[in-house]
Amino acid sequence: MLDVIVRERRLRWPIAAHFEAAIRGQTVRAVERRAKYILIRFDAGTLILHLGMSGSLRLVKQGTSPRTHDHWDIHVDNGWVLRFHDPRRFGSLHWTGTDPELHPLLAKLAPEPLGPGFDGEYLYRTTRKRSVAIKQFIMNSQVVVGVGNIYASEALFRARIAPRRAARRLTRKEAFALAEAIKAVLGEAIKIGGTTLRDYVNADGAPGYFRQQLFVYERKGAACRVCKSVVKQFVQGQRSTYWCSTCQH
DNA sequence: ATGGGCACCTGGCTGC
DNA sequence: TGCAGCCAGGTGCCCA
Repeated sequence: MLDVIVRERRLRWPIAAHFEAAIRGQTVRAVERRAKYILIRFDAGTLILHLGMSGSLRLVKQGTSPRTHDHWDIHVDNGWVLRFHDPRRFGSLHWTGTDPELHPLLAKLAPEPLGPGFDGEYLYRTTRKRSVAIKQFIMNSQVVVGVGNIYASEALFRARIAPRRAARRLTRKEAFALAEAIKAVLGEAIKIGGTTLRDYVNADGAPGYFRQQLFVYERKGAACRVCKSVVKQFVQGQRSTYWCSTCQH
Protein backbone atom coordinates (compact mmCIF):
# COMPACT_ATOMS: atom_id res chain seq x y z
CA MET A 1 0.00 0.00 0.00
CA LEU A 2 1.33 3.41 -0.98
CA ASP A 3 -0.56 5.97 1.00
CA VAL A 4 -3.55 6.85 3.12
CA ILE A 5 -5.55 10.07 2.85
CA VAL A 6 -8.13 11.11 5.42
CA ARG A 7 -10.37 14.06 4.51
CA GLU A 8 -12.85 13.84 7.36
CA ARG A 9 -11.96 12.37 10.73
CA ARG A 10 -15.39 12.93 12.30
CA LEU A 11 -17.07 9.58 11.79
CA ARG A 12 -19.12 7.91 14.54
CA TRP A 13 -15.90 8.10 16.53
CA PRO A 14 -13.08 10.40 15.40
CA ILE A 15 -10.44 8.59 13.36
CA ALA A 16 -7.39 8.23 15.62
CA ALA A 17 -4.48 10.57 14.90
CA HIS A 18 -2.05 7.67 14.56
CA PHE A 19 -4.13 5.81 11.95
CA GLU A 20 -2.25 6.95 8.83
CA ALA A 21 1.17 6.26 10.29
CA ALA A 22 0.02 2.87 11.57
CA ILE A 23 -0.90 1.41 8.18
CA ARG A 24 1.19 3.40 5.69
CA GLY A 25 3.45 1.07 3.73
CA GLN A 26 1.82 -2.10 5.09
CA THR A 27 0.59 -5.04 3.03
CA VAL A 28 -2.97 -6.33 3.25
CA ARG A 29 -2.84 -9.95 4.42
CA ALA A 30 -6.52 -10.84 4.73
CA VAL A 31 -10.01 -9.40 4.69
CA GLU A 32 -12.50 -10.89 7.14
CA ARG A 33 -15.81 -10.06 8.81
CA ARG A 34 -17.25 -10.27 12.32
CA ALA A 35 -20.90 -9.26 12.74
CA LYS A 36 -21.16 -6.13 10.52
CA TYR A 37 -17.55 -5.14 11.10
CA ILE A 38 -15.10 -5.54 8.21
CA LEU A 39 -11.62 -6.58 9.33
CA ILE A 40 -8.62 -5.79 7.12
CA ARG A 41 -5.52 -7.51 8.46
CA PHE A 42 -2.00 -6.16 8.02
CA ASP A 43 1.25 -7.46 9.48
CA ALA A 44 1.28 -4.84 12.23
CA GLY A 45 -2.41 -4.89 13.10
CA THR A 46 -5.99 -4.81 11.86
CA LEU A 47 -8.39 -2.17 10.57
CA ILE A 48 -11.89 -2.52 12.00
CA LEU A 49 -14.44 -0.84 9.71
CA HIS A 50 -18.19 -0.37 9.99
CA LEU A 51 -20.41 1.07 7.25
CA GLY A 52 -23.11 2.30 9.61
CA MET A 53 -26.37 3.02 7.80
CA SER A 54 -25.13 4.90 4.77
CA GLY A 55 -21.49 3.90 4.28
CA SER A 56 -19.93 2.21 1.26
CA LEU A 57 -16.49 1.05 0.18
CA ARG A 58 -15.57 1.27 -3.47
CA LEU A 59 -12.46 0.59 -5.51
CA VAL A 60 -11.76 3.50 -7.86
CA LYS A 61 -8.89 4.16 -10.24
CA GLN A 62 -6.13 6.28 -8.84
CA GLY A 63 -6.71 9.92 -9.83
CA THR A 64 -10.51 9.72 -9.53
CA SER A 65 -11.68 12.94 -7.90
CA PRO A 66 -13.33 12.51 -4.51
CA ARG A 67 -16.96 13.49 -4.16
CA THR A 68 -18.74 14.96 -1.17
CA HIS A 69 -18.70 12.53 1.78
CA ASP A 70 -15.72 10.55 0.46
CA HIS A 71 -14.00 10.54 3.85
CA TRP A 72 -10.87 8.50 3.35
CA ASP A 73 -8.80 6.65 0.73
CA ILE A 74 -6.31 3.83 0.94
CA HIS A 75 -4.08 3.88 -2.12
CA VAL A 76 -2.86 0.43 -3.08
CA ASP A 77 0.20 0.01 -5.27
CA ASN A 78 -1.55 -1.40 -8.35
CA GLY A 79 -3.21 1.90 -9.27
CA TRP A 80 -6.43 1.42 -7.34
CA VAL A 81 -7.85 3.30 -4.38
CA LEU A 82 -10.13 1.86 -1.71
CA ARG A 83 -12.50 4.76 -1.02
CA PHE A 84 -14.92 5.14 1.89
CA HIS A 85 -18.10 7.13 1.29
CA ASP A 86 -20.59 7.84 4.07
CA PRO A 87 -23.06 10.76 4.00
CA ARG A 88 -24.44 10.18 7.50
CA ARG A 89 -21.05 9.45 9.07
CA PHE A 90 -22.46 6.65 11.22
CA GLY A 91 -19.64 4.47 9.96
CA SER A 92 -16.40 3.99 11.83
CA LEU A 93 -12.73 3.09 11.52
CA HIS A 94 -10.51 1.70 14.26
CA TRP A 95 -6.98 0.39 14.24
CA THR A 96 -5.83 -2.30 16.61
CA GLY A 97 -2.33 -3.68 16.99
CA THR A 98 -3.55 -6.79 18.79
CA ASP A 99 -6.15 -9.54 18.27
CA PRO A 100 -9.26 -7.74 16.90
CA GLU A 101 -11.54 -10.22 18.69
CA LEU A 102 -10.33 -8.61 21.91
CA HIS A 103 -11.19 -5.09 20.78
CA PRO A 104 -13.98 -3.58 22.92
CA LEU A 105 -16.28 -3.30 19.88
CA LEU A 106 -15.97 -7.01 19.13
CA ALA A 107 -15.21 -8.65 22.46
CA LYS A 108 -18.80 -9.04 23.65
CA LEU A 109 -20.44 -9.92 20.35
CA ALA A 110 -22.79 -12.92 20.29
CA PRO A 111 -22.57 -15.82 17.79
CA GLU A 112 -22.96 -15.38 14.05
CA PRO A 113 -26.55 -16.23 12.97
CA LEU A 114 -25.34 -18.50 10.15
CA GLY A 115 -22.60 -20.09 12.24
CA PRO A 116 -22.66 -23.20 14.41
CA GLY A 117 -23.15 -21.28 17.65
CA PHE A 118 -26.67 -20.15 16.82
CA ASP A 119 -29.64 -22.51 16.71
CA GLY A 120 -33.03 -23.16 18.26
CA GLU A 121 -31.59 -24.62 21.42
CA TYR A 122 -29.35 -21.58 21.95
CA LEU A 123 -32.21 -19.14 21.30
CA TYR A 124 -34.59 -21.00 23.60
CA ARG A 125 -32.02 -21.07 26.39
CA THR A 126 -31.07 -17.38 26.09
CA THR A 127 -34.66 -16.15 25.96
CA ARG A 128 -35.48 -17.66 29.38
CA LYS A 129 -35.86 -14.95 32.06
CA ARG A 130 -35.74 -12.13 29.50
CA SER A 131 -38.76 -9.86 29.58
CA VAL A 132 -37.77 -7.60 26.67
CA ALA A 133 -39.87 -7.79 23.48
CA ILE A 134 -38.67 -10.56 21.18
CA LYS A 135 -38.02 -8.18 18.30
CA GLN A 136 -35.63 -6.07 20.36
CA PHE A 137 -34.12 -9.25 21.76
CA ILE A 138 -33.07 -10.64 18.38
CA MET A 139 -31.64 -7.25 17.39
CA ASN A 140 -29.37 -7.27 20.46
CA SER A 141 -25.79 -7.98 19.36
CA GLN A 142 -25.11 -9.74 22.66
CA VAL A 143 -27.78 -12.29 21.70
CA VAL A 144 -27.08 -12.77 17.99
CA VAL A 145 -25.35 -10.45 15.52
CA GLY A 146 -26.42 -9.33 12.07
CA VAL A 147 -30.20 -9.15 12.56
CA GLY A 148 -31.03 -5.60 11.51
CA ASN A 149 -34.40 -3.87 11.50
CA ILE A 150 -35.62 -5.27 8.18
CA TYR A 151 -34.72 -8.89 8.87
CA ALA A 152 -36.01 -8.81 12.45
CA SER A 153 -39.53 -8.00 11.24
CA GLU A 154 -39.28 -10.50 8.39
CA ALA A 155 -37.99 -13.35 10.55
CA LEU A 156 -40.75 -12.82 13.13
CA PHE A 157 -43.35 -12.88 10.37
CA ARG A 158 -42.01 -16.15 8.99
CA ALA A 159 -41.96 -17.68 12.46
CA ARG A 160 -45.51 -16.35 13.06
CA ILE A 161 -44.47 -14.65 16.31
CA ALA A 162 -45.84 -11.23 17.36
CA PRO A 163 -42.99 -8.72 17.77
CA ARG A 164 -44.15 -7.49 21.21
CA ARG A 165 -44.12 -10.93 22.84
CA ALA A 166 -41.81 -11.08 25.85
CA ALA A 167 -38.78 -13.16 24.89
CA ARG A 168 -39.32 -15.49 27.86
CA ARG A 169 -42.85 -16.30 26.70
CA LEU A 170 -41.68 -18.06 23.57
CA THR A 171 -42.27 -21.78 23.64
CA ARG A 172 -39.45 -24.14 22.80
CA LYS A 173 -41.08 -24.80 19.44
CA GLU A 174 -41.33 -21.08 18.69
CA ALA A 175 -37.70 -20.45 19.61
CA PHE A 176 -36.66 -23.17 17.17
CA ALA A 177 -38.93 -21.75 14.46
CA LEU A 178 -37.52 -18.27 15.00
CA ALA A 179 -33.89 -19.41 14.85
CA GLU A 180 -34.63 -21.19 11.58
CA ALA A 181 -36.50 -18.15 10.23
CA ILE A 182 -33.54 -15.88 11.03
CA LYS A 183 -31.15 -18.22 9.21
CA ALA A 184 -33.49 -18.53 6.24
CA VAL A 185 -34.15 -14.81 5.88
CA LEU A 186 -30.50 -13.83 6.13
CA GLY A 187 -29.38 -16.67 3.89
CA GLU A 188 -31.85 -15.77 1.16
CA ALA A 189 -31.16 -12.05 1.41
CA ILE A 190 -27.41 -12.58 1.09
CA LYS A 191 -27.94 -14.88 -1.88
CA ILE A 192 -29.81 -12.24 -3.88
CA GLY A 193 -27.73 -9.25 -2.86
CA GLY A 194 -29.51 -7.76 0.14
CA THR A 195 -32.41 -5.34 0.34
CA THR A 196 -32.45 -2.12 -1.67
CA LEU A 197 -34.93 0.32 -0.14
CA ARG A 198 -33.57 3.64 -1.31
CA ASP A 199 -30.04 3.98 -2.58
CA TYR A 200 -28.28 0.83 -1.43
CA VAL A 201 -26.26 -0.89 -4.16
CA ASN A 202 -23.67 -3.65 -3.94
CA ALA A 203 -19.99 -3.41 -4.83
CA ASP A 204 -20.79 -3.69 -8.54
CA GLY A 205 -23.41 -0.96 -8.36
CA ALA A 206 -26.32 -3.40 -8.63
CA PRO A 207 -29.35 -3.26 -6.31
CA GLY A 208 -30.27 -6.08 -3.92
CA TYR A 209 -33.39 -7.98 -4.91
CA PHE A 210 -34.60 -9.12 -1.49
CA ARG A 211 -37.08 -6.25 -1.42
CA GLN A 212 -39.33 -8.31 -3.65
CA GLN A 213 -39.34 -11.07 -1.01
CA LEU A 214 -40.35 -8.82 1.90
CA PHE A 215 -43.57 -9.94 3.58
CA VAL A 216 -44.09 -7.03 5.96
CA TYR A 217 -41.23 -4.54 6.03
CA GLU A 218 -42.31 -1.14 4.66
CA ARG A 219 -45.67 -2.67 3.68
CA LYS A 220 -47.80 -0.76 6.20
CA GLY A 221 -51.42 -0.66 4.99
CA ALA A 222 -50.81 -3.21 2.24
CA ALA A 223 -52.42 -6.65 2.18
CA CYS A 224 -50.53 -9.42 3.95
CA ARG A 225 -49.09 -11.68 1.29
CA VAL A 226 -50.35 -14.73 3.19
CA CYS A 227 -53.77 -13.84 4.65
CA LYS A 228 -54.67 -10.50 2.98
CA SER A 229 -55.12 -8.69 6.31
CA VAL A 230 -53.69 -5.17 6.51
CA VAL A 231 -50.01 -5.05 7.51
CA LYS A 232 -49.48 -2.97 10.66
CA GLN A 233 -46.64 -0.76 11.84
CA PHE A 234 -45.60 0.63 15.21
CA VAL A 235 -42.43 1.88 16.88
CA GLN A 236 -40.35 -0.29 19.17
CA GLY A 237 -37.12 1.05 20.65
CA GLN A 238 -37.23 3.98 18.21
CA ARG A 239 -37.35 1.59 15.25
CA SER A 240 -40.32 0.81 12.99
CA THR A 241 -41.72 -2.68 13.36
CA TYR A 242 -44.00 -4.19 10.72
CA TRP A 243 -46.22 -7.20 11.29
CA CYS A 244 -49.45 -9.03 10.50
CA SER A 245 -51.66 -9.37 13.57
CA THR A 246 -53.59 -12.19 11.92
CA CYS A 247 -50.59 -14.36 11.04
CA GLN A 248 -48.45 -13.56 14.08
CA HIS A 249 -49.31 -14.34 17.72
C1' DA B 1 -27.80 -7.56 35.06
C1' DT B 2 -31.47 -5.63 32.48
C1' DG B 3 -34.10 -2.49 29.83
C1' DG B 4 -35.12 2.00 28.00
C1' DG B 5 -33.82 6.07 25.81
C1' DC B 6 -30.48 9.04 23.55
C1' DA B 7 -26.88 10.11 20.63
C1' DC B 8 -24.21 10.58 16.36
C1' DC B 9 -25.40 12.80 10.95
C1' DT B 10 -27.21 14.03 6.10
C1' DG B 11 -30.55 13.58 2.60
C1' DG B 12 -34.88 12.48 0.60
C1' DC B 13 -39.65 12.69 0.74
C1' DT B 14 -44.22 14.68 2.15
C1' DG B 15 -47.38 18.05 2.93
C1' DC B 16 -48.57 22.78 3.72
C1' DT C 1 -41.05 26.68 -5.30
C1' DG C 2 -39.75 26.82 -0.53
C1' DC C 3 -39.46 25.09 3.69
C1' DA C 4 -40.45 22.69 8.03
C1' DG C 5 -41.00 18.25 9.74
C1' DC C 6 -40.36 13.51 9.64
C1' DC C 7 -38.08 9.31 8.62
C1' DA C 8 -34.19 6.19 7.43
C1' DG C 9 -30.77 -0.10 6.27
C1' DG C 10 -26.94 0.82 13.12
C1' DT C 11 -25.41 0.35 17.57
C1' DG C 12 -22.66 2.01 21.65
C1' DC C 13 -23.33 4.23 25.88
C1' DC C 14 -25.49 6.25 29.90
C1' DC C 15 -28.84 6.07 33.34
C1' DA C 16 -32.43 4.20 36.36
